[in-house]
Amino acid sequence: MIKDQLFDAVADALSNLGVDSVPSGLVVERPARREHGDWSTNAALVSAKAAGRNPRELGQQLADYLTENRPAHVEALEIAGPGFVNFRLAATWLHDVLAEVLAEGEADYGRINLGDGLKVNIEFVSANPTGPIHAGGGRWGAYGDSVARIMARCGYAPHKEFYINDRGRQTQLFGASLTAAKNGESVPEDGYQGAYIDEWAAEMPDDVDPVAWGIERSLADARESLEQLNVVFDTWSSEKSMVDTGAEAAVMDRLRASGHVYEADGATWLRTSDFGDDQDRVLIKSNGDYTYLTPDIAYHLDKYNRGDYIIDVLGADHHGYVPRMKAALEALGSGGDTYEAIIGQNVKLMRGGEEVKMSKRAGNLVEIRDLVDEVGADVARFAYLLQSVDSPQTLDLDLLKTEASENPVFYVQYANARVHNIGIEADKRGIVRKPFADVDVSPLSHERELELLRQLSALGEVLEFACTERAPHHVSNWVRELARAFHGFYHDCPVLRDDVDADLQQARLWLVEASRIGLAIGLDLLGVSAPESM
RNA sequence: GCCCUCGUAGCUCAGGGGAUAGAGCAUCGGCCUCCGAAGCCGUGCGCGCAGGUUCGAAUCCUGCCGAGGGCGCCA
Repeated sequence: MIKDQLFDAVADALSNLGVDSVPSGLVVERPARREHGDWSTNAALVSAKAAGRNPRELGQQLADYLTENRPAHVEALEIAGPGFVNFRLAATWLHDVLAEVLAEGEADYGRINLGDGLKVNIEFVSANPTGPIHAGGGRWGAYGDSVARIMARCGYAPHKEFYINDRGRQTQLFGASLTAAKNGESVPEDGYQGAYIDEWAAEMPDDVDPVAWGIERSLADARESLEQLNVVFDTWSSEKSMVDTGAEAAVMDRLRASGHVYEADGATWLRTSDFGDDQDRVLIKSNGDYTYLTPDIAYHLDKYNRGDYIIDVLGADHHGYVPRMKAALEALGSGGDTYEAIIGQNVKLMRGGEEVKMSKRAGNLVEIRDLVDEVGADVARFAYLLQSVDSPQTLDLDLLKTEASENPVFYVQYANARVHNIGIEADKRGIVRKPFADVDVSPLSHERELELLRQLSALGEVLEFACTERAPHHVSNWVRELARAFHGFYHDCPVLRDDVDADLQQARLWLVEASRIGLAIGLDLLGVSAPESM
């Protein structure tokens, strides 16, 4: 990539100017403003102090040296501001980008190898199987799935899991609530209620275990509504089966052997405070039952059978859980730098200008299903992925619905539809795209064309950052920028019109194809469809 | 009280220690004999407050203020 070539050239120049080692903060980056050139380096600024030189003087020497020993495509160098060295490149560097996009295609363009095939187990959603998944849970579905897609394109081998808490007090309450509703009785204290309980109770046959049936009913609903959001899991793991197969008994033995287990108040405790937790945690209650923690430890060990690195995506309401899991894994000699918990902030739903407080037990749910029915999967998914998971998200259902047609996802999809329409229109007019090898792309010099290529050129950097930060919203932003660049190009640079020069037309046809590739890659990473017409 | 996260434009949000902080929506205006107007172009002094680190801070650190979440032998 051009960026690496420039970086190497800068590092080489520095050493020739007597700067001994490459300074740690040295970067080659895209300036925020176009007038500062195509690329820029802070080399003089980060070197000046250690070298005992004036940054602007050093910058000038750097610019002089690089003017003498000019890297490919570089037309001019300038020193600006406190000592930035700015590169102005010929359009040929962007013509190379076009060739690269077309050569690598939808399958490989922007693909980078960060993971080196590392198997990553990523668990997300894992909502309790005691009712439909609410629209807040959809955020984790869209997020976890897109992180997996991004990591896959960055050389990791992700494995998506949903953990089923099909055991314990909540499931018993859920079953009892179904039974009560079926019999027309009032639900138990702290039980579940709401429309879905009545509906499901009505479906429930007489001769079934209400807990087991209810869990299956709930899981079927979860599977279906997540699939509507284009989220599909590789593995659904059952807590109950973990207990039934004795995995947690085995883990208890290992924990005891680790020397961090003790008995107190009739319960069995893990001294998680040895590993940074603020208090110790109960593994076996005084009534003999396991807490949620114990089978979950067994589950995390089990996950290491399907991955060498574990990611848990958790809502902010579970962040307090992380230290005890880390502690437990460390007590067993696992975890450490192979365990990562991502804490996402919760979703607030607004309807009619008021917050919709969601609770399965109270039964006032806005389900994923409702959201998808109202606005469609693409709008919902893009809305979830438009912002950082670190920020609390407010989804105004009225706004999403009424402004659905102005939703950014349509802006991007419309660009894709225009791409395909150009293909259809070219066929009608008998315009044939020649093989790329026979096409001269040098006529591409319009600012709109160059801007489009600049956006395409950024995919690799965006992908790397989105992957290491586990932040799909950077991909959302990139694909929006790409769509913007395409719409601008489309507006100002006709492709098929009679008055377009034949050579320019061929070059533009290939630029359109490169745009298609970029849009397809971006939308796929977000799990959003790329319709050819709208 | 302690812990985690977040305070950026009227609203919803981007912003990776860099140069004059950006989008969408909303407002007001301009552009279709021309590949789809779901588009393009214009219209905006806003980083909660106070210190600190740095050549340089929306970004890192400390404190304060405000919002959300957590602090169970629930899951």
